[in-house]
Amino acid sequence: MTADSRKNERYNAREAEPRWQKIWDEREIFATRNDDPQPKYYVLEMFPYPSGRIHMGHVRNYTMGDVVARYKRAMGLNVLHPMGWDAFGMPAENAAMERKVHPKAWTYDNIATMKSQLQSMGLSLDWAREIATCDPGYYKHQQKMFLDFLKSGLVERKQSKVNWDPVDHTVLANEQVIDGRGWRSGALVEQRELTQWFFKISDYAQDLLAAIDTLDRWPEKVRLMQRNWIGRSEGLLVRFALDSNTTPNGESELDIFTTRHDTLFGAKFMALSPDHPLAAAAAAKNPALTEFIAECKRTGTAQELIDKAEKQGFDTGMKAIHPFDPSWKLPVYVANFILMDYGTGAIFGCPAHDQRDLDFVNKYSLGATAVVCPEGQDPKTFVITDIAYDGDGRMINSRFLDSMTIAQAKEEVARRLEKQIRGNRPVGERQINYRLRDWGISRQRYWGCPIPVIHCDTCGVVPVHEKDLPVRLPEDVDFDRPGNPLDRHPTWKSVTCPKCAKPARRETDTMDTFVDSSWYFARFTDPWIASAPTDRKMVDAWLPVDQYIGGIEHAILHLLYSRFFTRAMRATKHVGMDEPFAGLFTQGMVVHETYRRKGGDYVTPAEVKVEGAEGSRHATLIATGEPIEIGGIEKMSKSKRNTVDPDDIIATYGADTARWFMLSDSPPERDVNWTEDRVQGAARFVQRLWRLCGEVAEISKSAPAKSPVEFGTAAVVVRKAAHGALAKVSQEIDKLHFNVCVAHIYELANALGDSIGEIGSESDITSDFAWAAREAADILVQLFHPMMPHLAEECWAVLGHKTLVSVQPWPQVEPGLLIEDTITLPVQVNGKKRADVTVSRDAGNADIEAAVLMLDPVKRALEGKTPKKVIVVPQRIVNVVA
RNA sequence: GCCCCUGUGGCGGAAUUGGUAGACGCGCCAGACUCAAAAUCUGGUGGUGGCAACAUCGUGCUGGUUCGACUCCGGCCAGGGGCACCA
Repeated sequence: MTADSRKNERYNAREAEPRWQKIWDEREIFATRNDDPQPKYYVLEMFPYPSGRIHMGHVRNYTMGDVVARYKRAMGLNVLHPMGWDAFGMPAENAAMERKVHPKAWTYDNIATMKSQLQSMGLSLDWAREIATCDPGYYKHQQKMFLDFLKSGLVERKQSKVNWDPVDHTVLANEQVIDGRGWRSGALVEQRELTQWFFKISDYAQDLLAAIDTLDRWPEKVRLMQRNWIGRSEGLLVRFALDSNTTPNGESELDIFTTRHDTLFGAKFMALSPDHPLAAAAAAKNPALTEFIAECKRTGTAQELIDKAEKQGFDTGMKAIHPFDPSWKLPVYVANFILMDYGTGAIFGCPAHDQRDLDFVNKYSLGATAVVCPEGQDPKTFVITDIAYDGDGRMINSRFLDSMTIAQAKEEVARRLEKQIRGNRPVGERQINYRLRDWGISRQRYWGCPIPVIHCDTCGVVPVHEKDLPVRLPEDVDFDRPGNPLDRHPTWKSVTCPKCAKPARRETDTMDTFVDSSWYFARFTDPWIASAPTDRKMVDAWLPVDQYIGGIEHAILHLLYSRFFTRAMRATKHVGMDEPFAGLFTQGMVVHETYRRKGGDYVTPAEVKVEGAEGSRHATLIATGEPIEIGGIEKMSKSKRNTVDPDDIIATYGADTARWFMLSDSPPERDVNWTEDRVQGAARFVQRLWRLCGEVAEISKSAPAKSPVEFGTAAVVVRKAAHGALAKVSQEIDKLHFNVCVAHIYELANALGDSIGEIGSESDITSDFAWAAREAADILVQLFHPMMPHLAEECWAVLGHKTLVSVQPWPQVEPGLLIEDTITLPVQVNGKKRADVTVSRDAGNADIEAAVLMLDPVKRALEGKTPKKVIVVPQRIVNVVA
């Protein structure tokens, strides 16, 4: 190809990208060998749910992971970068109901589509390790681990509430309950108690909490969210005596949990959850209370409703006795703001120091006595009316606690109540409570991993024999009727009991899909082993994942469940570590402007033409020319129709342009706004790099094979730019600051282009410059290779290399080029910049000071005054203080 | 309600973590090439004043610490996110 013919040629991504993908594939350069002796690096992006097609969020997520994978590979590490499918879940069953396709067929079709989409992005994935969680070869091992967990006491069955649709006779997920009604039937949803399977994650509450401190490469935000979710609180369990003359069945005791036992002398009432057994007992003899409790339950569980609901209570007539004063009786209420799930489902109310309690007593005129007085306040005048005081202070109105700090008072109360014995137990016990509840994994659905147990009338719950795993999903199921197809399957349920051989029934619940995604990262380390979930040697060598990348929406459940599951796997000897993800990165969303017609219907960006500069932008519908209203920038979603299809972008501009766009400008943790202008900017840069490499290829024909001994000024300028960019990009890519890397790559391209532009004619090209330009172009291509790998291969070939840039080691910085002989320091007078001073790199402070005071702008700014002092910050700045 | 994050030109954002605010990109303006357009290239582009050198203001608002503050501290405002009426 001659230089002239190339000049007008454009880089054709549509032709080049599949070509390079094929070459990578044929040479298997992204296949990871488990026996590679290099140090390992495991980079993983959250695997997708096969919903149908990939979206721009996937493009962003997987591009970031791919940059890391390619960079770490170039750094000489043995990189594991696998991909799989979170393939079980409700949408497959919904599709089955709506479109009469089998969930399996629907899922595998989607996987095929999405796989080819991902492949068109040029991701450096090891597809040989592909996993689909709906594959019996995967869920077999999950069932095995369930049985191991069961044996180790990590699983239990217990009653729990579910949303029950009385018309469809089916259990609904929270998302299927809309305004208290079933999404399909529209029937009012009922709360029902079912016996369900649970993983005992709460056993690990303390460990999961404490270990958050060790996750120093996780975002602080996620760590905080997990801490709050686990919700540890230290308090006191207090057994209040009840006046048994006032209780329905002579009950004589009420357990409460409190973290504010210091305020015990401010108590005004006791309150029970509407779900509390004692409330139920009292209600049995009191129709009005029954009605009140029913009313509370009708309020629903939706957060918003509860938030807005007024604090309400019902006086049961029961009396509790103050633990420090037998003559002090407290009324016992049932109150709508007490949760049965937390603590003991009962509290004592101290209105002066808890806003909820204060709102409550103000409604029922029970009064409020302040028992904590803020420092500096006069206790005599300190009263509480509308706003509770929850700050620090000294105890007042509290008998033997008076004048103590809160901490001292808590200690004193705990000590006294621990010693006070009633029956055989102390009245007070120090207790630590967690908000974290056990993980209910039972789902009454078809498209999930079957729970491998058998129910026998004689033997009870019997685990399936390991040799009988997997318990496979039957394929001949129908979705004509609501409810669980497994439950109504004619034969699947019927088995013989493994213990007594009598007829028995299979468990028809399947597992929560969060179970599937709680160990896939471990399976990737050896997805071929058939005899066990993991190969201990492999899994222990590869885990933890060095860099995990995904959406913030998984900050709590997926990540916390995975942390628990890894601990459970360790307890059952399937892995040798506690924490699955050493580094976590949560990327921002992809957002886009919204467009709607006059009528209010949203229209897609593809249907709209936007014109005009910022401020005077207006849009029209391409088909009809009708004006379109430009709306806000929002997360890409089907409902807002503001999505851009990755396939369209790749077909129009190529994968590299899409990838480059995703990495440019916006910091990866923030939202990125997809705009047509910026996509075109990215596409332009692709062409510019292509032309630039062509020019350098032409110039470098006159380059010597070996590095010249001496370099002229022009060559040194280019070399400094190249090595400077190399140093910066290497540093920023490690911190995942891709947008900053992009900026430095632009700078290098600009610098190299400028240098070439300054050459008058071809005969002016010196051999040292030719060599330097060639070196700079090589570095440039290697720097953008992780981001735009196809273009990089193409440019690499144009530059005359016979190798693949994808397998090149990362270039080495020549440190000497980063050090300047002279440095230019900004000079400030009283903190305002007035001049620059250029001095030799090793100039002493006295020399710099002298040089600075000679500068005209400095003299002018000083107005003849003598400076009080001159601050010289080495290699940084000079400040003259007048 | 509580907690967290963010706030920098027309826009996305950068700033070596206390040391030249606005890198880089987008957009816009002017010019070159062209019959013309696209593409490409060159130059300009925070506000105000000035022909200019330059001056002056400027990182949500407001105080403070400092030789020096986008960066640290106090108070406020706005936007976004999370959540637990959690005793």
